[in-house]
Amino acid sequence: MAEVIDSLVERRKRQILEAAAHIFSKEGFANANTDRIAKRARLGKGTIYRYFGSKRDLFLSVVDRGLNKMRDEILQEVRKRNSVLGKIESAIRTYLAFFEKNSNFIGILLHEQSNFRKKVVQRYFEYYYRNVDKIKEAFKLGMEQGIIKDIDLDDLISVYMGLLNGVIYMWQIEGRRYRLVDMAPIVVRVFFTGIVKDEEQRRRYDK
Amino acid sequence: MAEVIDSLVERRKRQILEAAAHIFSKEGFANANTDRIAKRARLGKGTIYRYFGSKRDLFLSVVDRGLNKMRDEILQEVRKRNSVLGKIESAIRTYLAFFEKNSNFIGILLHEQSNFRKKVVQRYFEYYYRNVDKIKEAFKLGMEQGIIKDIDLDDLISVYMGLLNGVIYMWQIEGRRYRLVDMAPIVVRVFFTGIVKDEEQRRRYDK
Amino acid sequence: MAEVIDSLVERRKRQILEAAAHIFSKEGFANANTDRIAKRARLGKGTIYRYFGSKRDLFLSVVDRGLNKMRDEILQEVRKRNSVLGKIESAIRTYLAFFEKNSNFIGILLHEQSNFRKKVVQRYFEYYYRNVDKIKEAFKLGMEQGIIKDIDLDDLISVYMGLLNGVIYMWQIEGRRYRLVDMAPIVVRVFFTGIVKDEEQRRRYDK
Amino acid sequence: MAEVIDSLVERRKRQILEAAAHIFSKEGFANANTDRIAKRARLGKGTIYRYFGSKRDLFLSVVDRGLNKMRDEILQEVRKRNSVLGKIESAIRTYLAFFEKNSNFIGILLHEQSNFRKKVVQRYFEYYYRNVDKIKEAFKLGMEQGIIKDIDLDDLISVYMGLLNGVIYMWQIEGRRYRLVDMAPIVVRVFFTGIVKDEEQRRRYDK
DNA sequence: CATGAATGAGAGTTCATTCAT
DNA sequence: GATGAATGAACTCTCATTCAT
Repeated sequence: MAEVIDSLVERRKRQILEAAAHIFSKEGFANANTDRIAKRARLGKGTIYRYFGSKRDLFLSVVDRGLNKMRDEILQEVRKRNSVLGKIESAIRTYLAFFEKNSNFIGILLHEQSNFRKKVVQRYFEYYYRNVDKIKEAFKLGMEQGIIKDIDLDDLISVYMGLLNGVIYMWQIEGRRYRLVDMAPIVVRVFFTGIVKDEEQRRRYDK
Repeated sequence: MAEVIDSLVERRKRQILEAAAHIFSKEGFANANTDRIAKRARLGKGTIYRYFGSKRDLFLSVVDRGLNKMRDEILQEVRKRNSVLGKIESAIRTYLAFFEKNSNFIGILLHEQSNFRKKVVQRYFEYYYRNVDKIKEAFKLGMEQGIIKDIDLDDLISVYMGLLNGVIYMWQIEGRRYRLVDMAPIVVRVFFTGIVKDEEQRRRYDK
Repeated sequence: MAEVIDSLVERRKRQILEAAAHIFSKEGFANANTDRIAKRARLGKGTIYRYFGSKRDLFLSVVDRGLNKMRDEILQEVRKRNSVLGKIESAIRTYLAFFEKNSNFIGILLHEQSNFRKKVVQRYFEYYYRNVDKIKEAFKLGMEQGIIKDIDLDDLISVYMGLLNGVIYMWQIEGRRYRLVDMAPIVVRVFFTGIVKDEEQRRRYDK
Repeated sequence: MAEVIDSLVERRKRQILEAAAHIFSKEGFANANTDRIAKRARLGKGTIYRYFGSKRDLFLSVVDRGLNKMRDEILQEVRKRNSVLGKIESAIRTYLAFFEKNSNFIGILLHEQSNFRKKVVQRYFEYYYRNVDKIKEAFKLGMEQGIIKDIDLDDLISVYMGLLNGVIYMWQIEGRRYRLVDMAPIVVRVFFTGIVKDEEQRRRYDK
C-alpha cells in the first residue's frame, strides 16, 4: 500500500525533476520559469509545489539527483579496473561520458547565482569527493608504488579536476562540435605524460 | 574642453563599469539589479542609462572591458619570452595571474543565461583567440622543432584552454583558499611532463 | 465545461474592458495607469496581463469593443426606416444617442497620442464605414430620386460626419450640460434645410 | 534698455513656444519630451525652465498663443464684411484657413489628458467666445432682419461650432488629403441652405 | 544667462507562489 | 490529489525637474 503511494510520489517527482533539469540547464535558474517546467512535466503548476516547496528547492533537488547519478556511474566503472593508472583512466573516461550524456547538467553547475553557488558547490563536493577520495587514494598509492611523481596531493587533485571540468567547459562553449568522450585519450595522454617530447626540456621542467 | 568632457564621460563609464563588474560577478546577470549597481557606483539609477543603453549593454561592456584587459596583459608578457616553452609558460602564468587579480570577472564568464551565453562566448573568442593564435603558433613551432609531441592542434588547444579555465574554476569553487598564481608551476609541470614517473607506463600511455 | 471556462474568460475580459474604458476615457492612454485600471476592475495588476498582452492591446480592445457596439446599434435602428431621409434622420439620432450613453468612449476617440492615432482611426474607419456606406448609399439614392441636392458624395460625407462628431465634441467640452439626443432635431433640421430663411439669400448661396 | 532685455526674453519665449507647439501637436502632452523640445529650440533644457515654470505651463502657453492668433485673424477678416451672412461666411472661411495653416494646433486641442482638458477648454472658451460673441450677434441680427430662421441661439452656436470643428476633425483623421479651405463653400452652402432639394420634404423637416 | 549631467519617482511588465475549486 | 486563475512584489527603464558650473 505504502509502496503504491510511494510509487506515485516517486513518479511525479521524477516527472518534475526531469522537466526541471531540462529547463534549468537551458535557461539557468533565474530565467527558467515554473510555468514552462509545469508544462513540460505535463502537470499543473500547483502540483510542483506539492512536491517541492519552492523553485529553489526544486533546483537543488535537480542538482542532487544529477550528482547522485554521476557518482554511481563513476564508482561502478572505476571498480572494474585494478591498476592505479587504469582506475584513473577509467575515471576520466566515465566523467566525460557522464557529462556528454547529461550535457543538460553542465549548465546547472556552470550558470547560477551567488546565493546558490555556495549551496550547489557544497553539494557538489559532498557528492563528488566521495569518489574523488577514491581517486586521491589511487594517486597516493601510485606515488607509493613509484608509478606517479611526487606532487602535493591537493594540488594534483585541483589540476586533475580542473583539467576535466575545463575540457567539458571548452566542449560546451565551443558548441559541442565533437564527441566529448573522444577527448578522453588525449586528456589521459597529456595528463599522464605531458606535451614535451624533448628530453632535455622535460628534465628542465620536471622538478 | 573636449578633453574635460571626455574625461567626465570616461570617468563615469569607468565608475559604472567597475560597480557593474562587481555586482554582476556576485549576482549574475539576471539577479543583479540596476538599483544596486547605481548605489555602488554612487550614482542615480538614471545616470547609468545615460551611459549605457540597457542592462544588457552594460553587461556586455563589462565583458568587453575585462577581455580587453586580459588580452593586453597576456600579449605583453608573452612577447618578452623567446623560446617556445617559455612563451607557453608565460601565457599560463599571466592568464592565471589575470584571473586572480580580476577574480570578479570569473563569475561573469561562468554564470549567465543561455540568451547571453552565445554573445558572451563569441566576444570571448573574438578577444581570446587573437592571443590563443599566438599560443597555437608556439605549439606548431614547437612541434616543427621537435620540442613538442605531435598532437592534433585543435585537441591540444582544447586541453590547454580547458586545463587553465578548469584550474581557475576549481580555485573559484574551492573558495579561493590559495594563491592562484602559485598553481602555475604545477600546471606547467603537469602540462609539459605529465604525472607518470614510471618509464614503462609512460611509454604505454604515450602514443 | 468549455462554457464555464468561456464564461469566466468573458466575464473577466468584460470586467477589465469596462474599467479600462472608464480610466482611458478619463485620463487618456498615456496618463492612464494599469494599476488604477486593475483597482477599478477589482483585480490584481497581473490579471490584466493574463487577458491582454499589453496596455496598448487593452486600449485597442476597448476601442474595438466600443466601435462594435456603435455599429450594431446604428445599423439596427437604420434598418427600421424606409425613406431615404428617414434613414439619415435615424442614423443621426442613434449616433448621438450612442455617444450620450457611452460618453466614456468619446474621450477614447478624441485624446490620444500620435503613435496610436493611426491605428485607432484605422479601426474607426473599418468599423464605421461599414455603416457610413449605408448612409452613402442613402445619400446617393436620395440624389437619384431628386430628394437630395447634387453634392459631391465625399464632401457630403465629410460634412455629415463632421457635423455629428463636432456636435458631440461641443457637448463634451461644454460640460455635457444638456441631453445630447435633444440636439438631434436641430441637427437634422439644419442639415436638411439650412439656417437661412430669406429665399433670395438661399438662392444666392445654393449653387 | 528694458526693450532690449524684453526683446531677448520675447525672442527666447517665441523660440521655445514654436518648438513646443510642434512637438506637443505631434506627440501629445504626455508623450512629448522636454529634451526634444529643447533640441528643436536649439536651447539647453534648463533654459526652458527659466522661461516656463513647468512642462504644464509651457503647454498652456502654447495653447494661449495659438488661440490668440486665431482670434486676431478671424476678427480682422470678419470686420471687412458688412452683411450678416457675409460675416458668417467669412468667419467660417477664416476659421478653416487658420487650422489649415496651423494644423499643428489641432492636435493640441484634440489630444490631451483629463487634468488639462478643463484648463485648455476654459482658455479655448475665454479666447474663442470673444469672437463667437460677434457671431452670436450676427445670428441674432440675422433673425431680427428675417434673414435667418428662428432657432435657439445656444443650439445654433453648438451646431455652428460643432460643424466647423467636426469638419476640421474629419480632415485631420482622413489624413489631410485635401485642402481644408476648399471645404468652406460646401460647408457654407449646407449650413445656409441644407441638403434637401425637394420642397415638400423641406417643409416637413423645417419646423 | 545658459547649460546639460544627474536624479529618483513612477511607469509597464513578469512570474513565483497561493488557494479556491 | 491536482489545478491554474489570481496576485503583487520587484524588475528595467523613462523623463520632468534641479542645480553646480
